[in-house]
Amino acid sequence: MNSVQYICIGLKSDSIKRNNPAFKNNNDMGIAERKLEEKQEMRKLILNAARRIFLEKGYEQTSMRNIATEINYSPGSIYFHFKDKGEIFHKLHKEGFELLIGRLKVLDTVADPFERLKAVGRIFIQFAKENKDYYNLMFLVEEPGTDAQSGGFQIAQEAINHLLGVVEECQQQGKFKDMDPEYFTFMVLSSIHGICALFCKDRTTNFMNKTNDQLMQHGYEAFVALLEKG
Amino acid sequence: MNSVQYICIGLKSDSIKRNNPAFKNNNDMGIAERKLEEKQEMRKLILNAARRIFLEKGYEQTSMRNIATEINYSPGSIYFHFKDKGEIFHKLHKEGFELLIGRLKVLDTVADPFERLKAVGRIFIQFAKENKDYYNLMFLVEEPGTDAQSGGFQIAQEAINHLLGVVEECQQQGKFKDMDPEYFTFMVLSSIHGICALFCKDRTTNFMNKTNDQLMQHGYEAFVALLEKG
DNA sequence: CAAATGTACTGAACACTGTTCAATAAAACA
DNA sequence: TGTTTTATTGAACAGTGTTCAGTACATTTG
Repeated sequence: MNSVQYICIGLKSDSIKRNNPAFKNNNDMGIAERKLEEKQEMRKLILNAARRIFLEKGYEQTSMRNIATEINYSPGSIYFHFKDKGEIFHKLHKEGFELLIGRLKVLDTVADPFERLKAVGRIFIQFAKENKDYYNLMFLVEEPGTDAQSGGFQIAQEAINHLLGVVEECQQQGKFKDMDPEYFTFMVLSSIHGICALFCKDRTTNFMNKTNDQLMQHGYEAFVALLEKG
Repeated sequence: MNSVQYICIGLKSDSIKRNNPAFKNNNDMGIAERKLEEKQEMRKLILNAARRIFLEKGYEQTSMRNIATEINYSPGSIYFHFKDKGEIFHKLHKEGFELLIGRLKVLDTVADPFERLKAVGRIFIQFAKENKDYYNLMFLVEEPGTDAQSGGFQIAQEAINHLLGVVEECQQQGKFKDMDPEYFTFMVLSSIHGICALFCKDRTTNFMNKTNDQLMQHGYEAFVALLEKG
């Protein structure tokens, strides 16, 4: 009376794997090795779908079912590869940081530390404009993992320390004297972030008939003008 | 066969109204008047419940069912008084601004415009620390109403214009010369917001072993130090 | 080779979410 | 006394993240 009939048609989606160019070269290695690689490929497949939907629809509108449908999988399957939605977005979070840090790497060629410092802000703003969704994920979304200090933010720490180094170089050249380098770094980052955050949460729209680009560009230039006097 | 029996027990919750101290003084006025007032009281009742839950659990964790349960109403009833969830949070959004603006009003007694400008940031930071959830709602939540310029942000516009006035006063005293007042205002607001935003989204936790208070306090002081040189 | 084990996957189910709406009952009006 | 208006209900709809018994295939073991 109370029993429920479970009728599941467990169609293993090997056809997907075999037809997908991501799953090739499976013959010339050990089985355990191949299994492990297939699992990693599957993670990539899920992550790619998640990124695609996320970048198109934004964070809140990306559901586990959307992701599953995108790769012709069942929603439950994703949980075999990822603990929960949080883990997927942690990966994308990290991806965003790697993208941003990659752009900041270009500044290694800039000799003058103050020029480098000023360029950091320009790169941040450019990044936020081009990758609004990544920026939201990286800085403006409630942390799902609850354990913020578990290492999910380790990559953020790296970026901060890098900027701290730049500030200290500036100070060695006589700039920003009598400023605590750590709090000064925090302040610079906050100011840049403030501009990006207002933009990414659509709080720049009715700022005295100026376009987003104008506000961010000239707003940051005003900050740079202040820095130049310090 | 296909018909569905709707069996609703329409218990009108007048008992609630009569037992609630918010519903008194119903006798000494016209019916239409009383009706209107009762409707407004009902809106307040819902808003109070919404605020309570929202301030306790945060934005995302506040559901229409939570609010309804809190005041012993059915979820559907809320929609008789509010268009949707967005309208409720728009009201709370406005409430937050009124609270913040109320605090900023104290600065009217400060004669020196530069002192006033500096105090604005301190009040913002204090406000964010004490009203994290309000701050999130006001500046860090995706707008639900879609029509951002409909007037939901009119109150924000007021606050901005007020600050613009302060900046222009500063300029009349010779400060921040050769700075565009509008972009400068945007920058000041961005910098302050950046500090608050990092705090409100828990991005200050692993900033070089400093407490939130230290970072916000000394971080803003570093910004003020820059302003003093401009 | 056959049986047992392990791994990958399915889709129904659970407990939620915002929102709509026919049904209802009380109040106001005629 | 009807009749209409107004306020309220709770079921229902379509969605969400997550869990899990069941299934099928691959691999390992006897």
